Amino acid sequence: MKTKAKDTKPYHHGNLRDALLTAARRLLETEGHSDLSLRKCATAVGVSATAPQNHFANKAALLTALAAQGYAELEAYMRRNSNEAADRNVRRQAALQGYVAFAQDHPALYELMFARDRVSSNDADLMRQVGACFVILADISKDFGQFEGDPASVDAKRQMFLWSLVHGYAQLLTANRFKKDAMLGAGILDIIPDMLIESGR
Amino acid sequence: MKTKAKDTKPYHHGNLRDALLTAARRLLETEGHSDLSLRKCATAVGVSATAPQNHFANKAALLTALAAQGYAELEAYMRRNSNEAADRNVRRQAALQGYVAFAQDHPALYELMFARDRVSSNDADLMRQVGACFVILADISKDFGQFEGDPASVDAKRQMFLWSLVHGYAQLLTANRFKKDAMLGAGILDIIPDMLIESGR
DNA sequence: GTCTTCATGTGTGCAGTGTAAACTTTTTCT
DNA sequence: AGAAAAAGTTTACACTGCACACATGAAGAC
Repeated sequence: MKTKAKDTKPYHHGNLRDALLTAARRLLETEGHSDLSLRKCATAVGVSATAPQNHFANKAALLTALAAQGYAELEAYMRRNSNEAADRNVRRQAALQGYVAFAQDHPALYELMFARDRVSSNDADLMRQVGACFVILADISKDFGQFEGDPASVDAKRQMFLWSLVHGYAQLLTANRFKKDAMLGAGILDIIPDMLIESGR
Repeated sequence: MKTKAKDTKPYHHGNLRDALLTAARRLLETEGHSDLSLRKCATAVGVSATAPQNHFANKAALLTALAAQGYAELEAYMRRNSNEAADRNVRRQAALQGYVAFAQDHPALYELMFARDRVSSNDADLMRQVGACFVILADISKDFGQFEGDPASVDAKRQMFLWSLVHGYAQLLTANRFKKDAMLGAGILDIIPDMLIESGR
C-alpha cells in the first residue's frame, strides 16, 4: 500500500452483507417496496452496483433475508413486556398487542413477510424464524378452548384460529380496510370474545 | 387503403382495456406478479408497447383495476351456493367456504388485493367492490355474539373479528404457513368454535 | 359531403433495473 | 513467498415504466 491518506475507503467493505440489509430495510420503510432496488442499496452503502451479487444470489435472496430479520423482530415485539410477566393473562395480552404493534410500526416489512413470490418460502433461515414466532403463538393458543376432535387436531385448530385472527387483524389494519370509527377504536384484544378464553391453567 | 386482405388487423383494437386486463390476469396467475409487465400484456394482446398508456395512467392503475375485478369475483364466490339457500347456517357456511376457495383458486390475485403499495387504495371503483364484499361478511357476522360495548361497537367488533379470521386463514393457507398435517385437514369452518355462533335469529 | 376533432393507436428515446461475465484487489491459507 | 479464495470493479445486455411526438381512423359539425 502506497501510504496515501490513512483513512481512505478500504477496498473490501468488511461487513457489506449487513450493511446492505440495513440500507434495504431503510429504503423499504421510507420509499416503499416498489422503490427498493439492489442498485440503490449498493450506492447507499457506497459500493459498486453489482457488489451485492457477492452476498445475495439475487434480489429475492435479499428480500428473504429481510423477511427473516422481520420475523426475528416480530418475535422480540411479542416477547417484550411478556417474558417477565408471571401472570399468563398478562403475557398473552402483551404478546398479541406486540404482534399488532410490530405490523403497525413496520407495515411494508410485515407485508413482505407474507408475500408469496418475493421471498423464497423454502429458505431454511426464514423458516426457522417463522417457527420461533409460531412457538409463542402456539403456546398462547392453549388458552383458547372449545374445539372438537382428537387432542392433536384440537391443538392445530387452536393455533390456526389464533394466528389467523391476529394476522388477519394486523394486515387489515395496516391495509386500511377498517374504516368505520367504531372499528378504529377496537384493538386486537377487543375483538377476541372473552368466552373463548380459558383464563386459568 | 389499398384494399389488401380484407381481414387485416384494424388500427383500433376496439376493446383494448378489457383485453389488457384479461392478459394481465392470465400473466399474473401463470407467471406470477414479478413477471407481470405492461409490455408483456401489450404484446400478448398484439398491440404496441405503449398502447396501454391510453387506458391506464400507469402500472398501478392497471393493478388496481385487476384488484377491483378480484373483489368482484370474490363476491361471486361468496354468493355462489349461498343466495338460494334459505337456511341461514347454510348461507353462512357457503359464503365463508367460498371466500377461502377464491383465495386458493387465485392466490396471486388475492395477494394483490391486499398489497399496500401496488394498488392505489383510494380508487373509487376498487373501494366500491371492497364494500360489496364487506356487506356479505358484515351480514354473516351478525351470527357471532358475545362482544361487549354499545350496539355500534359490538357490530364493528363482530365484523372485524370475522373478516380478520377468514382473511388471516385464507392468506396463511395460500402462503403455506400452515404446515402440520393436522392443520392441512382443517377448513375455515373447523377453526370457528361452535360456541361462538348464535345459530338462531 | 367535407372538415375538424379527438380518442386511440405507433415509434422513439431515456433513465433505471437485475443479472451475467471478465477482470482486479485484498485476505487467507499452506 | 506464493497460491487460492473472497470480495470488490467495470462492462454489457435484455428488459422495464414512462414521456413525448406523431399517425390513424371514427364521429360529429357545418
